[in-house]
Amino acid sequence: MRVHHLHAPSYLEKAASASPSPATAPSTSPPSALFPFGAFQCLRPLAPKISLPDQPKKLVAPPDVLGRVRNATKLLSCTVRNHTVQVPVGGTTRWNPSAEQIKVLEALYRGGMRTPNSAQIERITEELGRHGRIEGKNVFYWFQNHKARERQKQKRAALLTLSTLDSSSLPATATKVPN
Amino acid sequence: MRVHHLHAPSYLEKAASASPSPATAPSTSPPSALFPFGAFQCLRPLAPKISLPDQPKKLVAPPDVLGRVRNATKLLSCTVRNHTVQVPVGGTTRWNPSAEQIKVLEALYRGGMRTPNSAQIERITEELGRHGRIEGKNVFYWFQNHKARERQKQKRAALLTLSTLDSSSLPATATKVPN
DNA sequence: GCAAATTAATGATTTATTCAAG
DNA sequence: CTTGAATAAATCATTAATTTGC
Repeated sequence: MRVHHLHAPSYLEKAASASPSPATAPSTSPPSALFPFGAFQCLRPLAPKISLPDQPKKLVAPPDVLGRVRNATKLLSCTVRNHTVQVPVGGTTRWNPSAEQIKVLEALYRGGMRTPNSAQIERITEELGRHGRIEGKNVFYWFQNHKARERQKQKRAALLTLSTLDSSSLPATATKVPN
Repeated sequence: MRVHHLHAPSYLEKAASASPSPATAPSTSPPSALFPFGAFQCLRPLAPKISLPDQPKKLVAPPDVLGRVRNATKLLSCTVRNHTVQVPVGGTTRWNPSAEQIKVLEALYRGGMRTPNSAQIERITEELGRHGRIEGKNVFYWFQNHKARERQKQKRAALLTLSTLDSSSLPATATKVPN
């Protein structure tokens, strides 16, 4: 009986940080974010349920927000007169790779790429962006997951081979009964 | 006999990406980085020994680089005429929290903070920055590690308690022999 | 045929381990 | 030996396949 995380706060989001021009852009995905383990750009996360104490910087509500939240409901948080308001918003959408994007990613993987560094991720993201919206973190996650799942596959295959050998060759080869 | 990762490529670093002005600046660290699982700003990978201190903001440099590499040797990569050159550079330095920084972090931890989101990390980093150089990722890692290690401690303590009970109470309380 | 109900994949997070600096 | 940094493994959650009842 583990407790797991009974609902992690969920922090994922993009730090607005010093955005040069927060004005124009039409919402589309922010630049991108480097990641954790490798290097990622961030993406905006999720707005704190309430907003910690005072917010020092950035007034405005810009970027921050967009709940990605675990359980689906989405909130858009805006800072109004020092208060953070959250408005439920349309669904969160996770990246859904196009056939072309997958093709490229798999090609890179087959080519030996496993854990691309940030520069590589950036370039890949840029390239894949021609075939659909995508962010650096998506690329990062794709490699992480693909690598891990290929490993599992290999492992399963190995075990299967072994068990096959066990059940097919064992009986075949003298079973060496106790006697 | 596991193989561990026999030397991961190690990608950590900052992506220079489309730097508006790739000209001037030598080095400096980019703003920061969100992280992996939560949201992080990216950090600079590794700062060259030098220059970490003040950084204006990013102009330049291709930040890219810097091997963080597992085995220590450090490289500074520069793109010259379309070729990426890597120059070995001084040692990597990891964050060394000051007493004050730790105090604050532990206070936050005791206060219940476990996995701060990017906004929180940003604020904490800003605050701790008053007591010494620090980056968002350091804060992120601190919480990750502290949480994990407190858990280990708890677990060990629990086991110890159990074993103590076992060896002290078992013999004491009627051992309920089969009879 | 088709939409609700299931199940299979897989994107995104979190936790556990490992590596290594000091 | 402590602990910052990084990676791998385990989980969670959402979307696409598919199955099923009509």
